[in-house]
Amino acid sequence: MTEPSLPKAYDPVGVERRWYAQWESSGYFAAQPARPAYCIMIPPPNVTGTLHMGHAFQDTLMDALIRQRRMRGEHTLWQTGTDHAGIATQMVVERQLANEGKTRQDLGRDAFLERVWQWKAQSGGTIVHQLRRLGASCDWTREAFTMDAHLSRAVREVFVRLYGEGLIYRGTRLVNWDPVLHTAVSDLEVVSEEEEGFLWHLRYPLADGGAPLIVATTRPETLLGDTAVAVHPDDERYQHLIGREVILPLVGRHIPVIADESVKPDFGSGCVKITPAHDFNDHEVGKRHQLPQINIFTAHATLNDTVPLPYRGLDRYVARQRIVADLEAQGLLDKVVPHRLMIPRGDRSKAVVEPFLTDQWFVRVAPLAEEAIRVVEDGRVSFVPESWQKTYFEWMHHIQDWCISRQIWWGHRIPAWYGPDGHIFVCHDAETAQQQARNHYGRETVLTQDPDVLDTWFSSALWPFSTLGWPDQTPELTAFYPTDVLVTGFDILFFWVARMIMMGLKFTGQVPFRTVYITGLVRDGEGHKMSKSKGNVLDPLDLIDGIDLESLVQKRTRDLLQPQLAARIEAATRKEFPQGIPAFGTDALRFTMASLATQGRDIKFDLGRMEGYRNFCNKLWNAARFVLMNTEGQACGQTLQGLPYTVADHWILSRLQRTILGVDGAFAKYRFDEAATTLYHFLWGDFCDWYLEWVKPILYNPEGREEEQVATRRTMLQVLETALRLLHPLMPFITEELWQKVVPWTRTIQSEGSIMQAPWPQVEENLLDPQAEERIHFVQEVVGAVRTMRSEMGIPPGQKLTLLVAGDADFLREVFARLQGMILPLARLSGWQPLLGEAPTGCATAVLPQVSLFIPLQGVIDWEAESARLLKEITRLDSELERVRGKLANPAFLAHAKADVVQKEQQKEREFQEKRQGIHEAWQRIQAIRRAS
RNA sequence: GGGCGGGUAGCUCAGUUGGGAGAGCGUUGGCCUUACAAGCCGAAGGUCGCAGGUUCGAGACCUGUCCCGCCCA
Repeated sequence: MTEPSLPKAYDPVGVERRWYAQWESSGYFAAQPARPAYCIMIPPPNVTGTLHMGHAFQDTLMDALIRQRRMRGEHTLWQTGTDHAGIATQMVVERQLANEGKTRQDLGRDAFLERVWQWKAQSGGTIVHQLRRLGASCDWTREAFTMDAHLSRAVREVFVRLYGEGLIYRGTRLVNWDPVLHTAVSDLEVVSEEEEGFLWHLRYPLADGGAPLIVATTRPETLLGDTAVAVHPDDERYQHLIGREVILPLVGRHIPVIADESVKPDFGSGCVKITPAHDFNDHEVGKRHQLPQINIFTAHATLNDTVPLPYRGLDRYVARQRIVADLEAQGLLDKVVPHRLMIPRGDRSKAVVEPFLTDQWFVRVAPLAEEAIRVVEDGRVSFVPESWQKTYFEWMHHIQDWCISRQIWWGHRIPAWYGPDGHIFVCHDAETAQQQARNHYGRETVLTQDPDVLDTWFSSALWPFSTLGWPDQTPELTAFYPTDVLVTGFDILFFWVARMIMMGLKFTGQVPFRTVYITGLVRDGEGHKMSKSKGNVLDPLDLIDGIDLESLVQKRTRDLLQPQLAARIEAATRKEFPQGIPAFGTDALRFTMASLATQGRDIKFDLGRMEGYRNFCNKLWNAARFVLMNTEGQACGQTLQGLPYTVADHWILSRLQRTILGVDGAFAKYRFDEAATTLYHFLWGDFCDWYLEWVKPILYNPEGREEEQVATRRTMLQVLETALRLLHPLMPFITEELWQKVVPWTRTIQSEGSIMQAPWPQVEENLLDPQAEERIHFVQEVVGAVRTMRSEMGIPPGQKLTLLVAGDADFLREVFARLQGMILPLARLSGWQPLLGEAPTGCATAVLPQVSLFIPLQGVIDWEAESARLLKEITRLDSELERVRGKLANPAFLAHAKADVVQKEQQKEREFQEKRQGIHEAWQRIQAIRRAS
């Protein structure tokens, strides 16, 4: 044994920074557009955002896939980049301005955009830096931003083409209006939740006299825009009213009572007011009955000049109070009933969204959806887990036109210009628009460009091909498109995945990706969604580098939108992390992410689990340390043939092959948890707990044969080196560090460069060795039985014992004797003897399928304890036997079950029976001792 | 109201075509055994939500039912 060349414990910090810089500068991440190709598109994060646990999770899986494929010799491209996140980014900058007492209008469009670009330049580096810390091997030379020139060109190209085909149109329609952000948002950006409200029952007087009609509403303020009152056509209570008129209270307008199927007779009074300009249902009703639409709001959701003077300029909620009070004063308020209702809020501003009539741009999506449905039906795009198909179909079959215009400034400006008469020119640039205007009007005409920008998701939908250079047919587009797999969360299935499929098919004629791997959400340990306002977010980098309690508290309570939450967040944080968070390192985080990546469910992030995998890193480190201590500078048989390998060598090599098979299979199925546990059990369970223990007697034996030691060294190195490669996609850093040290002593593969570029391990079928596995299984059983007896009998581990072994004489001579070198040290036995005659008295006993084991314990043993232990075992065996015999006694079982199953049961019965008998005899012997004493 | 996912050891979760209930953490007993105390060797702990059904046989398949979560209307 030589001086260890590695420190005693794994310290990730230095290792990670050093290797990442080296990988990147060596150009290992850079893609070559050649086949076989493998490509993953990163879901572009918000350019000014920061990395959260969801990113860390998904990026780990993507990187694992990319690294594995790269090692398999495929030309990989992990396309990286960021998203301009229109509304979110603009909101942040507007908030900064607000702190300076300014608005974006104060600055003007150009200066404001300049300011946003500044903010992007300033904060845009954070998330890509964090991505590097995760070890992400994406091609940074190709980093893209959705507002880059070539991506913007793709956006305009798509807009122009879709407009040309009539798939993009401009129209006055009821849209979701965010009165705080002053922009339309798509229906996906509206989140409706149940909130407490009221149902107001109002009296609408009939124009021709008689008892007033009771109308129930959740929004009395919209009364000012009512153009009808509706009842269900079959509602007997109101038959006589249909076709008559009521007088709209406070306004005095006469409006009709109509009958419409959509009215629910059992809701409220069964009679509802119809406000076509401010409610989506009412809008439809209005269209069916040709009702006028009266828009009563401004863009700020205050009342406009169409309403009676006293209400003009009032905020919608102030107006609500005033109107209810005025109605009550006039005796027109029947009653007010508490009522839970769905309130739609903007997902960014959290403001209550107002249905609002405006001019907007829309994509007619239904024609695009058809093919997008078909490709999933016929498997050209598959979902993992498959069940997401259903959700996808459900949405695609009921797809609505997509409102793509946003009344903000940060984003892709809509490439449409208007003439003085409102004529629209849609083209790539202002110059072309002018040209078209000349042709159209026959003279120079002043055009104005549409002030709006496109929904951010419009450019994201093009990401898989715009980043590859489309509309040009670049080598990258040829090689990498369609891409292979998209890894993303279910929360953007509609926002992004569906739209990419539609746009990809429309503009490239091919699917954008073949597989969509849908991940769950990363939640906190209690299963709550992580959010800043809950104060339960974990920064992946804090798990990697560690963070002290005070910094963590500060981080979690800084910049809160609701500062009053700070105290509670601080208390909870101090309770959950009294010592702060220790540094776990990137590899431990990645391995944890992989092991939690089970299918079809959200992830509760468990810090304890991560600690376990940090320990695993250390275990691996020390195993390598041990191997190096016993190989560095010594003969390791790199080039020798015919070395005398032991059963243990054959066994570990065989186990290694099964591990390769297991990991390959797991990757193919996207079962990262399975890949992780397979490697964990192989390295910790097989390699460290057993194999490395078996090499010690060989390596440390001063009289051992040199060739045997060489064979052992070679096997140790070969297995470790291969396992490091297998583990590399999940744990890139520690495997690189160790591999660099280990690989010079092996000759199995080329030892230059980086483990990143080393070949992916291949299964060698001829190394599968069922006989060695069977032998080792036997050894493990014997060792286990002795250890259990020792422990349960309270025999000190240091006390050397002699084992008596009863069994077939040939077996003992041919098998047991040859395996003794592996059994004795691990069971801490000083020796063993075959037992040919009667079983001795005064022994602890264990019965295995092929042998019975006796440990003479005269004077040491607690007979009561041993008696109880045996009795317990007998009881267990009896119940097993009862079940097995029940089966075998059942004619139906024998008739129907497959032959091998019956055989297995019969063998079980034999084994249980033999074991029971052996233990029962041992128990009887003890009873004799107890009687004698 | 419709759809989806989940309910397995104290906790977090595996359990591949139906054929002797598993892992990690935690608990617990014993060990400073010359790679690792971030370690080593043992042990305990489960009517697999509930009720039916199919089957020789169900944690797995079918029906119903109760909880929990998410999505859509």
